Order: sequence, then structure tokens, then C-alpha cells
Amino acid sequence: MRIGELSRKTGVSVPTIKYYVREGLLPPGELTSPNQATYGEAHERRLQLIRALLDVGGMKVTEIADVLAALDEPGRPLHKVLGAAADHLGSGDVEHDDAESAAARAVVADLISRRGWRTHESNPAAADLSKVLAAMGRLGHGAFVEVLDDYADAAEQVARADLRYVDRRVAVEDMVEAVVVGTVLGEAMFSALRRLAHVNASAKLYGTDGQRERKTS
Amino acid sequence: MRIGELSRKTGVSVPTIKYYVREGLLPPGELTSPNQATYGEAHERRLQLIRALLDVGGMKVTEIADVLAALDEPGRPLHKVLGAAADHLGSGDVEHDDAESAAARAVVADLISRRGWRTHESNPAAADLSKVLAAMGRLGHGAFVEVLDDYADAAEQVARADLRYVDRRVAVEDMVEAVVVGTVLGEAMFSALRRLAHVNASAKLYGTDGQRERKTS
DNA sequence: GATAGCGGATAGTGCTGCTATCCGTTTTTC
DNA sequence: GAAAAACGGATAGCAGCACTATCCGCTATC
Repeated sequence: MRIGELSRKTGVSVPTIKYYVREGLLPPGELTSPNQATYGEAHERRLQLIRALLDVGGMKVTEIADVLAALDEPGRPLHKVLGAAADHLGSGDVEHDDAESAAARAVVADLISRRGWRTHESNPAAADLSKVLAAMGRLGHGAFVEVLDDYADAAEQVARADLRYVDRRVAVEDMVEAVVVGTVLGEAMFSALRRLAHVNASAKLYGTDGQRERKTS
Repeated sequence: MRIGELSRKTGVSVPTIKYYVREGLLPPGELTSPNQATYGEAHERRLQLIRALLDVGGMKVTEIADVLAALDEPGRPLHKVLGAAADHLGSGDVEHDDAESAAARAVVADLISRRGWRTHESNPAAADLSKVLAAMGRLGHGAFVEVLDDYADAAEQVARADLRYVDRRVAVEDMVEAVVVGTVLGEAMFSALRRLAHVNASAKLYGTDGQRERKTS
């Protein structure tokens, strides 16, 4: 397959494919002449993965490059791949040093120990959680912690479902990719489901349907 | 309060505050002279909200402008505010017209009817969900639909918790804002919790702790 | 042998979220 | 009451991102 066909099959323009190769997202095609190359199914699949992580997962090109590099490494350390994939899910690195932040960190520490979670406050996700809670506190929505355990229950359920899916994958080769897809696209999936459930729940409560059109900017 | 103090209190630089005013995110200060203005607590709070939606919620400046404009409208139509807030959560508007998309739409329609959700396929969230499922299908992870109901259960639980929190707000004034904060920051909160739960679940299963440091690029 | 497509390289684009600079005025400080 | 700082308002510039356009000399194809 030459680059034009790859472009047609995936819907990604030829210059964009070249760009991905330059950025290390996509391995270059195999050269048959000094200036001719062929691409295989692996390239097609990888392009689909790139577009999914980019369009649906909302990842940045450099983040995707990190994930794919970790994915291609022979001795893939799972936590490295996952870490690269999770980086984009975190909040910005804005540091606050106020009372809200301290209180939020305490709440997170309590949550972790209360639920017996085998993790530590040094986990980036814990820091992100603190940031969210601190921001809520600053906005006068500190009472949101009252539903924290409901959220945690739901998160545990989703995590169990993710593991169940990954565990079902027989080949270890596919497993790492399954984890990445599950983590990144699963996030988008839950987000959409949450909005649907939200509409449903408020329809039941208030009798409105909450339908609307997508903004067409 | 003059702009310098507002800047010091919120940690937002003076030029950035001016920029937010220009973009309509923040109302201008009250003029005391042709070129002097004062700001009140409302400005301080609004700035905190802007920073939270921007840094933690990952919203764009124009999206925040839409949300805040809807929030300031006298006869706030809740679904309009929510819609503006939800726009940023959607996936890109990339249209595919393949078999995967059709199958995904069917799965979504089935899910909605099976769960008796009071919504319709025309809901943007339903379209987003279809896009996610279609992308998974294209990647050979179509089997992920097997955990769709676990996700939906969790989403329902989170939606119920959100409504419970919002319902607790006595003043209707604060309610709309509570919905926005709950929707946008709640998303970030769940994301962090999911990652924590993920680490915990895989630690229980595989005995690893999955700890890692945040990339410092 | 013409024409289309190719690989590789470099430069440019549109958008986003600020940041820098300037102006003339006002407030503060000494 | 003079110097310095801060201010409001306007315009211009910047860095990062995800491409996109153009050009080159070469190659596959009709």
C-alpha cells in the first residue's frame, strides 16, 4: 500500500500522515526505492489509534507520541504506558498554597485510608483530586465532598469493569493497548454516559427533557 | 478594591484580568473616574470560577464566556447553561460514515431504550457516545460494549449524586452555578477517582502498586 | 514520453491564551 | 507639591499546537 491509499482508507490527508511520521507517531513506510515506500495494515491500525486518541480522547500529539513510544518498547512497563496515557487527564499544574489546598489534601488522604485503597497521596491522580476539591472549596462548593463517596463507589465500579475487560484479552500483546484504549476512550465514554444519565435523572425529577442542539460555531 | 489587589488576591496577573474583561468573561470594574475603577467580591469570585473552569475543567475561554453569559441572563434557561457547559466535553466533530458508526448508533439506541432513559438519540451526548463506540470498534475493541452497562450503572449513580447535591442548594440563584460546577468540575473529580480506583484494583489483582512520578516536561 | 504520484524538507497558517508596550490620567508617597 | 507608582484602555506581539502548502528531484504508470 502506498501513502495515497493509506490516506484514502483512513481519511487522514497525505500531508498529515507525513506530519505524524515526522513527529514519531507513525513509523515510516518500508522503502522500496530511494523515494518510494509501502505501508501495511499495521500502519492503518496505528493511524486509527492515533485519530481515536486525538479526536475522541482529546490527547495532544506529543502525549500520543509518548504513549506509542512506550507501547512499542520491547519490555513495556505497564505503569509507564499508563502514566503517559494518564498525563493528559490531569488538571493544569497550577500550584496553590492556601487553606483550601491543605483541607483538600486532608480529605483525599482520609478518603484513601477510609476506603483502604492501595495507593498513596503521592499518586498524581490524588494530587489532581486535591486540586479539584480545593477549587470547589474556593468557589464555596466545599459541600460537594458530601457526594465524594458516591463518586468513589462509581469509580470503583468502572475500574472493576475496565480490569474485567482487559483481563479477558488473552494475548498479552493486546493487553497493554487494551488498557490504553480503556483508560483514554473509557473516559470519553463515561463522560457521554454521565451527561445522558444527567438528562434522564433531571427529567425524572423536574419533568423537563433538557434537549438541546449542539452549538454550531 | 483596585485591579492590583484583585490580582494579588486571585493570583491572576493584571494583564490577564484585563484580557478576561475584554473577552467578556469578567464584567468591567465600576468607574470612579474616567480612568479608575473598583472591583468587588463578585469579581473575585467570578475570577475563581473562571480559573477553575479553565485550569481544572479544561474549558476554553470562549466556552467559559458562553457559560457565564448564560449564567448572567435573567431568565436563565437551565438547559442552555448546561449545554454551553457540556459543549467542551464532547468529542471532535469528525464524521464517519462507515459500518462501525452505524453499529455504534444502534448500540446506543438499544442502551437508551433498554434502560428506559428519558432522552433521545438526537442528544449530543448520545452522538458522542456513538463516536466513542465506533472508534473502539475500528480499533478492534468492539467487545468493550460488554462493560457498557457497568459504565451506565456508574454514570447513573454519579448523576443521582449530582442531583442530590444540587437539590440541597436552597437558593435558586446558586443552583444553576452548582449545576455548572458539578458538571464540569465533577468530571475532573471522577477522572481522578477513576485513576485512583484503577491503581487500587490492579494492585489487588496483580500485586503491583503502579506508582509513578508525574512527567516534568 | 507525458502525467500523476511519491518521499523528504522547509515555510507558512489559523487558532488560543495570554504578555508586552505604550498612552495619558490618577493616585500614592515622600 | 513633585516624583513615582498604579491605573484604564488600546494595540501589537508571542509561544504552542495541529496541521497545510509549496517545492524539489525522482519514480511508477498509462
